[in-house]
Amino acid sequence: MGRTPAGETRERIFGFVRERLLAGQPPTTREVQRAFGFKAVQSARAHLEALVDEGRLAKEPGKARGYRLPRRGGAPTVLVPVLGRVPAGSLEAAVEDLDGYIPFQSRRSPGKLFGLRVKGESMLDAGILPGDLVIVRKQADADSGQIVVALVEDEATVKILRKRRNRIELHPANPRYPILLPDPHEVRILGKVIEVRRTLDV
Amino acid sequence: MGRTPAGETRERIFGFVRERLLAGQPPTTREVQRAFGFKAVQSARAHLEALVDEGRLAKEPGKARGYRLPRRGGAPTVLVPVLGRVPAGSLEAAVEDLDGYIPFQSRRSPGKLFGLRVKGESMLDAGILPGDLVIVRKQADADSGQIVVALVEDEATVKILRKRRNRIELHPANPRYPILLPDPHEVRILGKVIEVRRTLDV
DNA sequence: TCCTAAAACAGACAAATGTCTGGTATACTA
DNA sequence: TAGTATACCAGACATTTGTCTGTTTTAGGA
Repeated sequence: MGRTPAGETRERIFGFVRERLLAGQPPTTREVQRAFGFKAVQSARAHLEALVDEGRLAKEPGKARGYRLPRRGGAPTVLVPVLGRVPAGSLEAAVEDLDGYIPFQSRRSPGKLFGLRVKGESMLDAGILPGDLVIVRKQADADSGQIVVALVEDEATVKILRKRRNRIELHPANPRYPILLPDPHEVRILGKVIEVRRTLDV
Repeated sequence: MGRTPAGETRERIFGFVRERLLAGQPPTTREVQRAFGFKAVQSARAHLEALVDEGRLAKEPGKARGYRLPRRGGAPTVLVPVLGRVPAGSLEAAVEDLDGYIPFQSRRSPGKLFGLRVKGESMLDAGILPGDLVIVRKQADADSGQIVVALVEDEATVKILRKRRNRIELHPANPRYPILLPDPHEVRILGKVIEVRRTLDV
């Protein structure tokens, strides 16, 4: 076979491998070989190893389908359960009523996280719109000024936490909504909002 | 070895495999074996095959690392490249300057998507704050009213697209920012914003 | 022109991995 | 109580896949 211009085939191979890796299906050396019509495995392998040398690919030597995308400081991906509704009872019981799972990059255990869909416009000025999905880290307390999910009168609500002497206040981020001053025994902090997601279109 | 309660180990194996698949690293039969301390490969394999029979996993028989997540309804998770900065040249060249990858649920090819970090407060009223991460579907055009990423004077900007006769307008969602009226030859639409993400805390 | 490096090929070996056959022990149930 | 299904182990074989050595061809520069 005649040779192709320098670097051109390598670029196409990188694109091919990258697509496969992003789709979660690492290719084998021979799959690359076939995809590009090479008559020898080594032709594909030489390109792949060159890409590793260039730092554009990473690999686990000896392992089948061992090529990876070089991770520049990325945390692992976990699946976070999205709660359909938050019941009055324990948060653990809510696991029964799932809306599905969403991928999330975190070093934390997935059991310490949950997702929740936002209702109402009370957090508009904080850039949290109705229908947004918030990802929450479970914790029974939080610092003043942080955005939390609290259970008030059997309903989960997203608000800004303000701590006073013996009680807490739940502030909206929208002047048209009232500040909640719940009885200390009537409120429970479920966790702290650590991420906001909004889908604009499929 | 004593046996464990019915179905319990299987559930944990399913979780393990799913995590690995979502992280883009399909496990081998023996990796599952080691992860659960089985003394025989077949122990792991029996569970995996059972999960396939139950329809909870899919597989490509004979292939190394051939287990997959069955794709029914729910879209698969892909890793979307986050661009560090958007250069004047082609979008493809920007692949060189990556900020990492983020998991994203989509049926679309990962090559059609990219992530970008938002600068400035021009989209405040649309709930898009500085530092937010937008996920963008590559397309050279979009409908009027949609939020797009456009390249104006060698700089990527997130704005609301408005189409006029022979030109386009880029509207901010913040009255304190000006409407951009770029020369048709000086502007290029890179894609449409399909999701907004904001990290509040680690 | 000669030299060097890149690109590709040929053929093989070795390791990783998928698959299979047969066996033991325990729980549940008819 | 016998039967059946599940969970697990032991050992082997076959395929897939990674890796290696050596050769040929061509582009581009000294």
